[in-house]
Amino acid sequence: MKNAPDLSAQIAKSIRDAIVSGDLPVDERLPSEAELSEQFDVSRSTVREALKRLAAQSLIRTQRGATGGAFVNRLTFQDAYGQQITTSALLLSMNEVDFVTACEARFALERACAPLSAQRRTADHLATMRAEITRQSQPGLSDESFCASDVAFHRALVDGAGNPVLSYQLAGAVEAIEPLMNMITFTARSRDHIVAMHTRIADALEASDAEIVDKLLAELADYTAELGQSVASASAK
Amino acid sequence: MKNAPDLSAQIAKSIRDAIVSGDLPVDERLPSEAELSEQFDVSRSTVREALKRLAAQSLIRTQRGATGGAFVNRLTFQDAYGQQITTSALLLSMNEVDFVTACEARFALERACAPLSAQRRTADHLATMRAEITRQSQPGLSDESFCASDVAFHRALVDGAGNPVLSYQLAGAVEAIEPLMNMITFTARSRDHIVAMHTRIADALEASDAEIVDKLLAELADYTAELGQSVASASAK
DNA sequence: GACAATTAAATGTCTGACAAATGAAAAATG
DNA sequence: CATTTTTCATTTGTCAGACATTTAATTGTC
Repeated sequence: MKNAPDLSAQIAKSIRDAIVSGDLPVDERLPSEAELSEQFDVSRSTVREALKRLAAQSLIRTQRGATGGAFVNRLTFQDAYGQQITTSALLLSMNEVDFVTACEARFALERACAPLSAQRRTADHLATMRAEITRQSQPGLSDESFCASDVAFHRALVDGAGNPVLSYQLAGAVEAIEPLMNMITFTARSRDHIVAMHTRIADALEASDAEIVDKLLAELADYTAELGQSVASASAK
Repeated sequence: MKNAPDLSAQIAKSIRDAIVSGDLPVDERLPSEAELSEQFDVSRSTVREALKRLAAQSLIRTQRGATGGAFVNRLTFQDAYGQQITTSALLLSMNEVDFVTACEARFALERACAPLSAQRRTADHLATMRAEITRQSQPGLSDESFCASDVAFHRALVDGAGNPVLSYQLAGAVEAIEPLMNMITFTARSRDHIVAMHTRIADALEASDAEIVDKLLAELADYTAELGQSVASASAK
């Protein structure tokens, strides 16, 4: 049972390793496709397939023209966010992760940010949170918009920690859960309750009271899990 | 300044959207390359480049032969781990994330797992942690091996929470920091200290004492940050 | 029915060609 | 000489067609 991967996969791996190891620094130009095909002794199509693999991971970017070519791409947090969110969303949907598990992960991680956010959140973060609370209070809002605003609120909380690495890690957990949340029908009463909790969380962050934020997040986690479970038991009938 | 992406990128996006939206379910076979090239009205090479992009993200797998083709791949947690770790490592190295920031994120996230792990860790998790502690106590161990064992120890702690979503999110934070940790030269004294802390953490987990685990992790976070900073100030000279 | 050879379908790879973009050099212009 | 225009070489993007390889189903043979 031989298991030789495709040539294009091998070549992609070879170049990827060079990038990850730092052997090919950011903005370095790779040899042209023609040169690469000579170096690896394969056709240009094979090289191109390898390069497309790397491009899909945002490891390189390509430019046409005389001074063009493939360049090692600086992976931005923005790029990474996007990838993380798609991957997380697929993980949840394809592996039938139940709502409670996803919810637990999300709030556990969010609570990890809370103390830092209580300490460092700027006026901007607070303003964003207040604005989202206002949006959430609008009567005619669709469930989807309510969820989106919920995500934006929590994003602001996470970003308030002022640690881009944390924000990146949390992006997946917070945003990937949105499709699952969208399956919940929010009653007027549950919306009121959530908005009230958000307000208290924002107040506590404004007062830099990490302990209360943590307590409120724990409460909100329980409440959200309950909402999710009532949906699950209703659809199981 | 027109900004039309490549055809292969467009096609990849089209198929990716179909997968993410659930329009193409797991294990569904995509049309053959020939059929796709007809549908999208492009050449087979272009279709292939699109498929390679998707393969790079583990969204599809391909099989040769009569009943072969491209199939929608179930994204496993294992696959996602790998991608997360590479991405996180690149983010840290390419954006010159300082050790303190990375360290802060890592321990904040890890502390999020601690209460759950104290409650749910199995005997297996404890055994793994004890085994790694033993390895870390070996005198002749290289710095790299010490770091690797450190990562394994913390992985076991995180996995103890029994939430695969958490484990996935944490994989990046914990493992991507390893290269940064590798730059630290661990003195015999600092190793002893870390091993002692690990032992106390394992003890607290065995006793299901979440509070003590949290306290110890906070301490370990501070200590690790100190070690990192002393390296930074030494190399700044 | 069991086994072997054939066949069909699909991906993997190669070759060669042309289109399009793009910056740099060369030429024309004032 | 300075500036603008033109040409040109380089490189990626796309296409068409061919052949190799793998794999399962089909067919043929005993």
